[in-house]
Amino acid sequence: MANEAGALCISSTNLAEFIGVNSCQIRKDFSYFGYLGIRGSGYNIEKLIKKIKSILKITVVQKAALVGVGNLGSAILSFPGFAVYGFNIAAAFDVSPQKIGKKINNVKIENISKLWILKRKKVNLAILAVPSEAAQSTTEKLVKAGVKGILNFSSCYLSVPKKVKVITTDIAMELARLPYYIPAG
Amino acid sequence: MANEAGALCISSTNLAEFIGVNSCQIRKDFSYFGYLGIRGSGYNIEKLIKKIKSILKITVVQKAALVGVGNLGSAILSFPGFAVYGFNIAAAFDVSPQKIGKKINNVKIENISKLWILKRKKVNLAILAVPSEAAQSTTEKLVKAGVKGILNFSSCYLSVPKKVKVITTDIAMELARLPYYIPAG
DNA sequence: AAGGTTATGTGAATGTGAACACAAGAACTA
DNA sequence: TAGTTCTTGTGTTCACATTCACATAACCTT
Repeated sequence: MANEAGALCISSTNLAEFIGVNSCQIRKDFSYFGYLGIRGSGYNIEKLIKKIKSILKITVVQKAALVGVGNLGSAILSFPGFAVYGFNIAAAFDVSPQKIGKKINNVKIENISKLWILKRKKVNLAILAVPSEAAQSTTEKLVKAGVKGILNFSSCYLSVPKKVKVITTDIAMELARLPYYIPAG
Repeated sequence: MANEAGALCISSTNLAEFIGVNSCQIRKDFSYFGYLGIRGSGYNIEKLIKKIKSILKITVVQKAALVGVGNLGSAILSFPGFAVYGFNIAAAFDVSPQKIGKKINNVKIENISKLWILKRKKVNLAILAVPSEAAQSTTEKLVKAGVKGILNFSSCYLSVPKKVKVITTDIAMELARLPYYIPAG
């Protein structure tokens, strides 16, 4: 687990066990990014984390905006997990006058008509948690505001220019996949 | 769009456009489940939905339990999207005495020590929204209670018996994937 | 220091999924 | 009814991802 220099190491076998895949998959995948490991001892954990962070481009704090502060949006604002990857929710937006002006987790909720400030604030990423009906139109505003990546929680396909990347997570659909794997009875 | 019988149809090309994939992908995938379409007109929408629901085994209302009624859990309880696929949140559990006994969206929050009632209630599915530290131990209780499928929102790998299916959705990791696609600048 | 052990990195084989191209069938038109 | 237009379903090709197996290298123990 530790090499000569005292640095903590982990083997592909160990990593594979932790996440439930084959060990050579780990090695093959890592090898695409160069010689990360040391034969006989494994992968230097610190170096590995740095390398993966640099591949994902999360070496510096990334700013993200939250659009739609409903139930899910509020949960996201209070979610502590983003810090792990160095994310910072720099702004939040909603249409509801009752919400605008309030603060959740130290983030002030702005009027959604002010999405354009994202350009000035140089916020590249947005988390979209608005109702499906509003998803496409809001997306277009986000694109205009210079957003380059959208994490979409609404259950619909978003049409965007090629330069913009969308990742969609449909919670209900994930749940709907489960029964398929479960034998009847 | 409509065949002789007046039933509404949709072509693979149309479907493909809607969800942003290649049309032959649609046809190939559907063909694995038999002759679903009609040459010249397309796929009968109603029949198609029924077929997909039967493949996913969501033809009848599926009961699911929510475990962990924190920010995310509360959002999930209030989430209207599950109804689309015929899901019913039949029970909710938490450890916090302040939450136990309260109702959200007409679902009463039970003490997590009562997870065993899921067996009697014949609830097969669980949505896990507890802190990562508690995820594995809670999972084991769920498995004991007869749960066969778990939708896991905590950011860790869950070790379960082979007969149990886990689908993990790590919101922070999804967001962490975005910067990778975005050119620096 | 030398031999044994451990673990990486990779060529080759295998498996899987996507794309292409087209034959065949259904609907529509005149 | 005959010909034209759609659209499915599929054989084939291509591309990619996973797994196997092992040579190579670093570490460890005596």
